[in-house]
This record gives sequence, structure tokens and C-alpha cells, in this order.
Amino acid sequence: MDATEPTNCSCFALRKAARAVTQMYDQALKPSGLRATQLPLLIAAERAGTLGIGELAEQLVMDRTTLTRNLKPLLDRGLLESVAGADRRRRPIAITAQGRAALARALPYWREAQARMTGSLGRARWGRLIGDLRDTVDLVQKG
Amino acid sequence: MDATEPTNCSCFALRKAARAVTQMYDQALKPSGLRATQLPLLIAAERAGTLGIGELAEQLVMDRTTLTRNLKPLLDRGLLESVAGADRRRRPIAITAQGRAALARALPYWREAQARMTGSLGRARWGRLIGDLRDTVDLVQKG
DNA sequence: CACAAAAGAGTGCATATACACGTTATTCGG
DNA sequence: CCGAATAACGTGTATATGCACTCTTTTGTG
Repeated sequence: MDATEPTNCSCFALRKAARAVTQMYDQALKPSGLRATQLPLLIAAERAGTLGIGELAEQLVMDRTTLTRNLKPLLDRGLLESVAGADRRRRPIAITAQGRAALARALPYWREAQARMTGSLGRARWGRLIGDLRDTVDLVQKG
Repeated sequence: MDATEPTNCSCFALRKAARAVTQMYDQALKPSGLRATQLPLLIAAERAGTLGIGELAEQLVMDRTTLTRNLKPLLDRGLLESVAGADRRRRPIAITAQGRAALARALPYWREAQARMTGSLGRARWGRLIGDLRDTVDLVQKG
């Protein structure tokens, strides 16, 4: 594996895999009416309680403005809501009852897709991959 | 590492890493005027000679229509061209002299980004990650 | 040859991504 | 207290992604 060969671009390999896996998850999640990209937003909103857009974006390793647009469909559908606080600059995001229900309905389909991933790669290799991806994010963020 | 825990979603982990790495590559490639997503298109066009949109898309593990849109900025800038053949349904894509020149100018910056990746992870772990990503694509594609 | 079937590719729509820039609200120094 | 600096967020623009649909051209069949 020659790392100096342009056809072995790490960025392209990551994006390619992300495309393929996203399509598989989207297919599995289809009956739930949610996309693979939306599940993490609901989950993060549920866990975080009320977090500002910026803080939420940092957690998700996502540009703040990207998160704003990605939240829109979920806000429009009433799965998330923008709550008001003391500091009126902030627009904390909270999950709604509808959001919790949609998330609960989607989870079985998500488990199906996730099981297909772990089953295909094998649990050990899957864990290794996830660990390598996490380290990649950490290292790239640092410098 | 609990694979049934929704916060450990493979799809999210992949997309998150793709975001972080793409930003790093885009930053490094900035002086070249090319994006991290455009380099693979130029490289594929150079290697493939004249390939139809569909065939090119299959090689890149990318939706045919996505490729059409991604090609547009490069066609507009004259780095790629759409050549005519016998079968007028096909719109084969070829790299131009300008495209080769732009690619050549960008490669040093790409090598810099790629070196940062391999350096951060270490060569062994980098090779392991790339291999795991390739296998992931293959397995997800199969079914 | 005429015509239906199939192949190749583009477009409309919706979402995903992020940089540059603008807006509003809070904080802080004098 | 007032104005400058800062913080938090949205918007304009451009590209990235893919599904459903449409269009054009070729192929295959009688």
C-alpha cells in the first residue's frame, strides 16, 4: 500500500466509504422516515438536554452553519424545537415528544443496519475501524 | 465498544471522520485552487482515458447524477472536457492539458496532506485503516 | 423499415457541507 | 453608563449527494 500514490488518497477512501455506508443505512432507515444523518442529531439533542448550536456542532465535529441547515428539516417536522433562554444570543435545541417517538421508531431499523455492518466486517475488525476513525478525528483536529 | 449503542453508529463515525479529513485536505490544497473532492475526478479521468459518466461513477462508487454535478465546475474551468464519440448517448469525459497542469500543481499540496495523515496515524495503522475502508465498501456493495 | 424496449445521461428537488459575511445580544474597559 | 470588543447565530453562495423523473439515442424484434 503506497501512501504517496494519489489513487490511495485517504480523503477519497473515507468519503467513498461514507457514501456507500450512508446509502446502506438510508435504505434500512427508509421505513422510519428518517435519514442516517438525522439520527445522530436527535440522539445528541436527547442526551445533551439543551445545548447551543455551537456547542452541539462541536460535539458532532460539524461546522456550526452546517448544523443550522441540518436542523431545519427536523425543526420543521416538530421533532426538535428551539427553546429560549436567558442569553438571547443562544438558540438551544431540545428534542420534543414527537422527536423521541420518531427516534424510538427508527432505532430497530438502525440496529438492523448496524448489525449488517458489524456482521460483514466482524466484531473485532469493526471495533478496530471505529477506533481508528475516532483517532483519525482526534489527530486531524489537533494539528 | 458496544455496537448496539446508538452513539456508536458506524455511519456517523465514518461521516464525521470524512468531514474532519476533508477539511484538512481542503486547507492543504487551498493554494492549488482545487478541492479534495475534485482531485480524484481529475486522477480518474487521466487514468481512464475516455470513460462514460456511468462507468466513471461506478469506479468512484458515486451516484451517476452526483458525478454529473461534480464534473460541472471542472468542465466550466476547462480542466475536463466532454468528447463526442460514435454512440451519441454517451458523453465520455477526458482530461485536458489545463487539467493535467492543474493536477500537477496540486499534487505537492496533496502529498503534504497525505503525509500528515500517515504521520499522525503511523504507516501501519494508516494502511490498516485504508484496507478496512476498502473492505467496508466491498462488503456493503455486495449486499 | 417501423416501433417498442433498453441504455446513457441530464434535471428537479431535498438535504449535506462549509467559507465569507452580516446581524444581534452580551460583556467589558473607561 | 456608554461605546468597543466579543460571542452566538443566521444567510448568501458554491459545491456534494442521491432519488425520481424525463429526454435522447441506440438496440432489438416483427
